[in-house]
Amino acid sequence: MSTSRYSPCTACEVRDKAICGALKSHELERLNAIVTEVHRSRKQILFSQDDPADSVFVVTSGHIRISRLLADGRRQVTGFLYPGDFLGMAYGLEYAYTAEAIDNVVLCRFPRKKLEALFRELPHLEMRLFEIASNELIAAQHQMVLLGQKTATERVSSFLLENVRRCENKGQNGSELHLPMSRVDIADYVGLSPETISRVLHELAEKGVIEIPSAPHIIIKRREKLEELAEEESSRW
Amino acid sequence: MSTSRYSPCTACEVRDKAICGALKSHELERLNAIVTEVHRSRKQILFSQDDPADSVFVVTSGHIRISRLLADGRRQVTGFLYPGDFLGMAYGLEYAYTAEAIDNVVLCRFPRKKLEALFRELPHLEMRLFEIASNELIAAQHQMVLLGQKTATERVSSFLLENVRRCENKGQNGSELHLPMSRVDIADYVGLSPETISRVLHELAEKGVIEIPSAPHIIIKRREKLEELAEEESSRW
DNA sequence: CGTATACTTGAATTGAGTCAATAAGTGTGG
DNA sequence: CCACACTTATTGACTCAATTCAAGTATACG
Repeated sequence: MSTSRYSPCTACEVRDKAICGALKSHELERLNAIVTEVHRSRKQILFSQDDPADSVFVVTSGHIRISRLLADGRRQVTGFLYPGDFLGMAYGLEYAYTAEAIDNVVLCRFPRKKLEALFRELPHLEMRLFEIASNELIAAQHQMVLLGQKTATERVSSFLLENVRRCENKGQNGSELHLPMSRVDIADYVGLSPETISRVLHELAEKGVIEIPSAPHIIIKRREKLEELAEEESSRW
Repeated sequence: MSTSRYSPCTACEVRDKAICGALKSHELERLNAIVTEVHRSRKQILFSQDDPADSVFVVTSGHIRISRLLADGRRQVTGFLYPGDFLGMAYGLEYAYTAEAIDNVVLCRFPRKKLEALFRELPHLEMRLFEIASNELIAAQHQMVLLGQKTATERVSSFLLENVRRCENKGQNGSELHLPMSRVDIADYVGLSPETISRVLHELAEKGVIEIPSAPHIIIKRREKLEELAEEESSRW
């Protein structure tokens, strides 16, 4: 699973998905020079909201949950990160959210200063980060529509579709999902209670749209119905 | 109000707030060369969701509302733009939202291609845009917390505070607000119905937290109480 | 194998939405 | 400058979608 110690980037499985995809192999050497590998197990924190933001990361394997907390404990999960995903950049001097491991996670850590220094030599890299920030911004807009306007069924359907699409973008067929996060995590992501998540999922199963062999394992039976229920706004994603 | 025709950037009132702030006066000449002035009046559209995104803009005067629509007409307002604010960049080939004038608006339009070409000569400019994208991302996270977790009173209080802070950042004292947007706009921004906005505002007035001489004109009487009611998460904005 | 954790399901509650009726602005033309 | 029409905002009564509370049931773990 994890990359080797001496030429991690060249051998990296997620290379073409991540920031590294912008680079030619001789440029990768430069990244190699500043990268270190980081491991976290289930429930461990990678960094907390308001910590000094001195590193950025790429997920190599496992899953990360990012979230913000209110004083009284309410939590908004603002994203789930999969292998190949990037986190920690583009957020001022402190991290704007907490990042926690959902399962066993391996990440590449880049010291922020050193990465920024590389920008001068490798302008591709900065452009790639800008591109990532842009995509995150679009995703955030979609999530705002979901949180501000959608019903419970629409939210859960949208969430499932998001996962289907993510699978498909990796080349896998998305009809069989293995959700790494708990019902509570999903609830805090789409702004509902865990009970409502459960109820809606079982309603969808009732209607034959999905099947739920076990909690994390969900089979999409009628994707077109799911898309209808999700009320996606834009013609294209 | 509007800038002159021949050296708009040098004379521009919002220069130090906007992207232009990154540039020295001789560099401004380069921007001057590609900028055109655009006018819109109340309710006119600047661009629509899914239009080809070939221009980016800076608001010079007036106010813009950006939003996304669902098929059945539900609308999520994703932001309000004030003089000095930037819009249209960092969103792929099509605009990810619709931008409409709330009142009479003047903007600087930059053809996207030409602006991107300038990046090579003026790297400050690209960094400034990256910085703007980062700030928007943070703002989006805050809005997700609001939409996903906050109660009606917390949402309205947060909205008012956001406006207070915006005023203060411009050097004005924020205790007297003149909201350019309608109750419906506010409702679609914070994910509530216009009736609820009205009710909460008048409840706040009841408690002596604010005063409402007329709908758009709101006086903040007890800012510290508003901050308490808003349940802001982070130690710092 | 027992214990903690996560998930499901039901019943009761409630915060915000909807519907409907005013009221208050805003602008227009006479 | 005023009267009418139109839009926007307020207020009240009722409804309902989703939450909360409370068991119960799987599932994973030491």
